[in-house]
Parts: sequence; C-alpha cells; structure tokens
Amino acid sequence: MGISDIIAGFIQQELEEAGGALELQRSDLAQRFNCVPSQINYVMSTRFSPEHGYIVESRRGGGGYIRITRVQVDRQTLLMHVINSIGGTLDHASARAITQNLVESEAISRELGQALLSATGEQALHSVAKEQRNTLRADIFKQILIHSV
Amino acid sequence: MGISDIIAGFIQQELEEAGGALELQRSDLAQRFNCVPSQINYVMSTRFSPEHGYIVESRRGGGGYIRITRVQVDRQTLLMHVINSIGGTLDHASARAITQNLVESEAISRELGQALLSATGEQALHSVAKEQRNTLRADIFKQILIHSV
DNA sequence: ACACTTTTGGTCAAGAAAAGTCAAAAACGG
DNA sequence: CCGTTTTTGACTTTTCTTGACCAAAAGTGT
Repeated sequence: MGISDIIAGFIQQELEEAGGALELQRSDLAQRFNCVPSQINYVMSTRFSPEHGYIVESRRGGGGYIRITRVQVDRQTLLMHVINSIGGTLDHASARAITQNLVESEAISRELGQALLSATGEQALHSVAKEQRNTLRADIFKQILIHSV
Repeated sequence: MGISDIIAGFIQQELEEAGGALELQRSDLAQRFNCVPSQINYVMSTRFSPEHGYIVESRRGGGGYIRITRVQVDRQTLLMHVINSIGGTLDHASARAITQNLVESEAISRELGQALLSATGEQALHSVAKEQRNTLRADIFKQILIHSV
C-alpha cells in the first residue's frame, strides 16, 4: 500500500471525526507524511474528486487551505446512478424526463434543472450537426451532474 | 485564518448591525487590528470592491473616513448586460472570468456558476471540433443565462 | 487670502506564504 | 515486457503582509 492510500485513509478518518467537512493545509499534511506537497494534489484528484463524492475547495497565499466536504450519500448515489445510466447519447426528450425526475426527487434544485435543459436544448446546440447532437448532449448533461455533486 | 479575513469579518458584522452603510477610519482600524494602515486598503480592494457588491468612498485629511455601502445590483439588468456583451464566440478563459464575476456579484448562485463551467468546459465539448467549440460555448453559456433570469 | 503644518487616506512594489501544474522518473500489476 | 498508477521536484500563480513614499483635506497663524 502506497503513501497515497495512507494519506487518503487519514483524511477519511479525520473527515469521519469532523462530521463530513475538513480544512487542512497542504504543506502540513505533506510534512506529516514526509512527502512532497504536490502529492497531496494527487491524492485529492484521484480520491476526493466530485466523482468520488467530495467537494474540494482551496485557497493559495498566506493562510491558504484545502477544504474537503463529503457530500450527502443519498443524493450522490442517486446522481451516480443516473449518470451511469446515461450512455453515449441522449435525446432531448429523455433529457427532459430525467431532469424532471431529478428535480421532483429533490436530488437537484429547480434552478439546476433549468440549467441542464438550457445547456442541452436545441437552441444551445443548433450550431452542431444533428448527428452529433445527442452525443454532445450526453457529455454536457453528465458533466453538469458530475460537478454538481 | 489571516488578518485580512478577520478585518473583513469585523467590517461585515458592523455593516450588518448598521444596516448596510458604515463609516470608519483607516488608522483606527489598523490600530485595532495591529496592522499597517495599507492593509485596510488591501481588504477594501479585495473584499469590498464593487464586484463584491459594495461602494467604497473615502476622504483624506482631518476627520477623514472610509465609507462602505452595501449595494444590491439589479440582477436582471446585470445578466442582460452580460448576455449581450458575449458575442458569437467565447473561449474557456473568458467563460471562467465572467462566471466568477457573476457569482461574486451574487447575480447567480455558486451552483449555477458551477453548472455554467461544467457545461462549457473542455470535458463536455471534447466531441466537437476545436474550431467549433467557441461558438458552441457561447451558445450554451447564453442559453443557460437567458433561462436563469 | 496665503503659506505652512498636521492629519488623514492612497499607491505601489518587494517579499513571504501558501497552493497549483506538469511532466519525468519510479514502482507496480498482469 | 507493457501499460497504468504513483512519486518527485522544478516552475508557476495566487494571496497576503509590510513599509516607504505620495496626495489631499483641514487647521492655523499672518
């Protein structure tokens, strides 16, 4: 087991104790585990990405920090389920149906639902050839959902 | 947390109590927080700028002051302004800058800002030819904003 | 009125304190 | 052996702090 796993484990434990949100300093962590600071970035991007159910915010400069927040599981699993169920293409009618479901089950806000439909509507995609639209629509749709977690 | 954050927090609290407008003295503040006066200018320009929704006026000389007024911009006109200012194409860096401005001025929520960037990011658009992306990005960006009003 | 002094606030640039990026090198699994 | 994941470190960018010097408004004495 490499150092990345050890660091990830430590963070998860801390997160547990802190109840889901945690603020730490990159250089501190690096020092504690005797690794280069950029290792922390690696751990963040491979194990605490939105896809994994975490939000990571940070700030540079004096007093900088890295804040990790674990996102609600219910919502997350539902969203992941939806994301995975969307294949490589998505037609407009399906997009509408899925969005409506998500909004009604309160997995996403009405506002975000509107954004999903706006971003993947015919108006937005009209410059792209018809045969390409459903592929693109799937990509955009999934990207928005992934990053909304 | 650095001193800038502490000062900003203090001012915001005072602003709250005073109902949105506040007059203070630079040297007083500096003394209270034990920092150089120019630190106050730094806090003003980084946290109470117009983009953050504040107007700051000041006067030098005897009885000088710094007056901070919280102002709420009309969301709709600001959005329309932005939408109109976006031409037929939009590169990723500009999209990021505009989004950040909108979020910071509270014209859109952080969530919608994230959606904007997700929908117009390289990830989402990778299936489309590079030469087409900036056009498409502009379309998507505008559609989301238009329907968010 | 006018010149001088005092009292404020403004600007800018240097340096320090973080965090981010990216790609090469190393380690690992099949 | 080959492809993927991990580890490192050189270089970049952002944010914050400090201090020296500048500019304006008010006060004061003539």
